Amino acid sequence: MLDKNYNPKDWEEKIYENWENTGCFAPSMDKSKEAFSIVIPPANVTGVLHMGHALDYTLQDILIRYNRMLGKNVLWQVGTDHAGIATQMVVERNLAKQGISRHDLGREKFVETVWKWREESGGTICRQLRRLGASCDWTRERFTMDEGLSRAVRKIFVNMYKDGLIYKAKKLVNWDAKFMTAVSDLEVVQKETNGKMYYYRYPIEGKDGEFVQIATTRPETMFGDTAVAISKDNAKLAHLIGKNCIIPIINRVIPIVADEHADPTKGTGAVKITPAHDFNDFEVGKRHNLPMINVLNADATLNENTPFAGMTTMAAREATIAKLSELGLMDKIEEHPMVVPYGDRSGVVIEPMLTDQWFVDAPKLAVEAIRAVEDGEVKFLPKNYEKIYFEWMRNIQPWCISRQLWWGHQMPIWYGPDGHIFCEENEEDALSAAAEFYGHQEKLTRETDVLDTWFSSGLWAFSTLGWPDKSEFLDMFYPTSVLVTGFDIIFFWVARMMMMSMYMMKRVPFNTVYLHGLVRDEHGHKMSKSKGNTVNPLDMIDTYGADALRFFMAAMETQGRDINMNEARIAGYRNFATKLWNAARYGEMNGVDFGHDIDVNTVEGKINRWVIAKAEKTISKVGRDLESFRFADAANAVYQFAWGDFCDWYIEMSKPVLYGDDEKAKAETRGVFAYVLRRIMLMGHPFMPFITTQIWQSLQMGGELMLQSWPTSRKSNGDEGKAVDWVIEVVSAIRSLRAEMNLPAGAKLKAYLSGCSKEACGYAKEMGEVVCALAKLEFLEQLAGEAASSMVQVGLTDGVVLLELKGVVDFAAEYERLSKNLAQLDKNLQGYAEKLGNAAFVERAPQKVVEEEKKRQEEALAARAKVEAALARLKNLV
RNA sequence: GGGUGUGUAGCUCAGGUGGUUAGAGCGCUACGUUGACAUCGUAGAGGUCACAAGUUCGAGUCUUGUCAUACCCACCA
Repeated sequence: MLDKNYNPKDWEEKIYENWENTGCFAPSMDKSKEAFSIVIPPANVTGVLHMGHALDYTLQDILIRYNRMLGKNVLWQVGTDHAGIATQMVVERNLAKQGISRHDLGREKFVETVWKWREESGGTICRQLRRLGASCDWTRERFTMDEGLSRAVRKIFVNMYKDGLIYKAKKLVNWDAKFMTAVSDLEVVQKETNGKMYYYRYPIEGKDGEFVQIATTRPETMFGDTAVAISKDNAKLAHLIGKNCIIPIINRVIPIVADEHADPTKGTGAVKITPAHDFNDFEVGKRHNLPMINVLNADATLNENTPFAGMTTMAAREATIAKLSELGLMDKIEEHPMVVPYGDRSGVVIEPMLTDQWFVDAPKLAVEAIRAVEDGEVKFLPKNYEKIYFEWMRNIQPWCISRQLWWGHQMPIWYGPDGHIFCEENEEDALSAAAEFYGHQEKLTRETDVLDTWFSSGLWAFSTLGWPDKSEFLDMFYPTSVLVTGFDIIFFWVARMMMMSMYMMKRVPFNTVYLHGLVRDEHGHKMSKSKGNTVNPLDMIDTYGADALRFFMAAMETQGRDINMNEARIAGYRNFATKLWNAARYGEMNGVDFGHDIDVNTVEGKINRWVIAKAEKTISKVGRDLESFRFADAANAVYQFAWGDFCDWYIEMSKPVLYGDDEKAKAETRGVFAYVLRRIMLMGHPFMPFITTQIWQSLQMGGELMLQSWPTSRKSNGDEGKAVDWVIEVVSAIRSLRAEMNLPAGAKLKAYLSGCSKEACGYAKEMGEVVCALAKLEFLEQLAGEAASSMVQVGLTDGVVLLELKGVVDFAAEYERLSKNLAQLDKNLQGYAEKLGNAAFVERAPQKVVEEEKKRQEEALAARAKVEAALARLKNLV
């Protein structure tokens, strides 16, 4: 016997363990079946499950479970990402607590420490993923730093290097002074800040008392200036071009050059050029062959090229201003709102810094990545993200992939004593390449830089499947079917996967990419720790169960839009789970045998046929919706059918039968009950895997639910159960009236129906008996057509609700309504006729539009015929 | 500056190709412990679908514009 309430906590863990231990998550590897695969967006090993994960993984699990039930050979490839900066930061922070820095340990020991940390703490997110019910194949769990995946990284790196797609260059890059590494453009966030604009003067060389006034937000970089630029179209200042000026304080002479970068309308029209610390200035410097002077240390303090060596930029700024004032060169300081770049992980100001770094020739890789999407080899959902993808890809810059970190894939690069570069997959190969190159054995030193984390993530779709080795999994599951991820990492990950896959595999990594939105707080604000508005999905699971959280995610997921957190709604879906539980209990208490399916073709009862037809309809809708990623529609269809149709109506209507003594009817109803509940479990399973499994097992429905076949829906004969729909309307009308008239619940109810009358009291009986009486009437079938429901009226006499179909009913009003309807249709038809009779329209409009118009005309004609028929029937009744 | 969304009930949101009376959950009001379920049931109140013009027989839905709001990209000496 089922308990009175379903308590998720009692079951979820056991259910999951059972799935995992019995190998339910593994692909069937049945070659005769269609393959379906998803690679999970690898979570950071440092990660803990947040709402974004809960959404992402729920959607994937729904697709995975659905497709598994369709009988496909399904793989959900799971794994985690080594997350270079994030992980190094966490481990360094732990070490700091013991007063140790990574430099105390040295590189080798430090990396060992990270691995150890990963063994002990890196599995958190995977355990949490299990709590969500994710049915991924844990036996194939991968980590981006695994030997196999590392080999994939080295191989593709070497290939790209030898193809000239990876190169080393001294370029201006975004420098993170906290981690002392370069970062890519994507890892920089721009923040609006209140800065100041400083106006001061550089003396012109050899002209006492002549100056050029410049304006800058960063005076401390002036020691790296190697020119001042002025536009040659600047009438006021052009005369200075070609002269030299003097950087005060250090008294270095620099030229004044003509460059269009100096916009006469901005600042003073003269701009100081610091090529080593500004992206625009860097370009100007290249154009004019200017020297590039670095004035910063790796930690963003000023270096010995300045008079303020060792000072932070802020301190140096103050010192510079003070000195300039002292020299009488300072003119004014204005408030100036400006945008300053910050590191997304470190939170410190990013400095453009001139360093040797490694780059991927992204513009070249983008070509194929763009083409594949243009040609429809990858479909974006929602489609408008394609535009964003194209926009970014077409303006892509070289990708800086080197990081001056210790945790990550060390680049497979070795240097000879003369600095010659050997790029090979391992040291042995590098040594032999060097021996060949030099003609003798040489000692090599390995590049210390590691790769951007996203480099290895970019290979995820094929590296996890076994590439570069020959692999059955690769053959079977690549390209993967769907990628489900947040739109916020479209550039970080989706785009990189596209580029890497098109380069190495010559094929797309996935056929469809479904992009969902962010999970926000209940008012639509972004969740953040600092705002304190985060919601922990594990708390939600503890309180309401994983099924409730999952159902919420599914039911809110519409076309990739952001989802607002709504705890009341999660509670509502917990209630839904309870509802299902109790429906099952009801069946159990009424002698339903869930072990066997009834042959639905033998079912005769109208109500039974009605509920079967509704179930079939729902199943095909849920299937259709999931095929097209309409998660909310699918979830709501299940909810509506299970609660609205099955619990509210079918169970109520079944009571008079199951409590009665017609054994034949009882047997049929029990059979149908089992049949329909079984289908609710099947179609509900992708959304609520735990409770459906628990019910399935408790009621001994046979086998493991998650491995059952998705039900095939039977063809409906069109009007099955329409009579019952009509009955529902009648009963609703009765209830409405009774409430309006303030009749007590026990009030007697008389149903007069074409001479047939029944008395009933109590809510279940009322409905059941009315229904039974109605269902017997032959002509209901006929009346249940389009205009029938409004032919019923409910009246009140002497405290007794009267349901009348004939007699007092105002058929005249109905007749009038339909007449109006007919008139409207005639008007519409006239409109169509006019349009189609318009030669200009027919000739000029596209064929499709004309045909649509014709189709509408036909539809209107058909509708008119129906209304006319209904009017004819009414005429007899009036 | 360029781009992409959003604006529908008190709140959070649905409303694939225009089509009878615009829906859900929560909240609210009234009634109800009936042999699945009070994590429940029944009934009800609540909407000029941001605004304006247009297309159409017909607009929440299509077009244009306005306002509000969110986000993305770029730039800002």
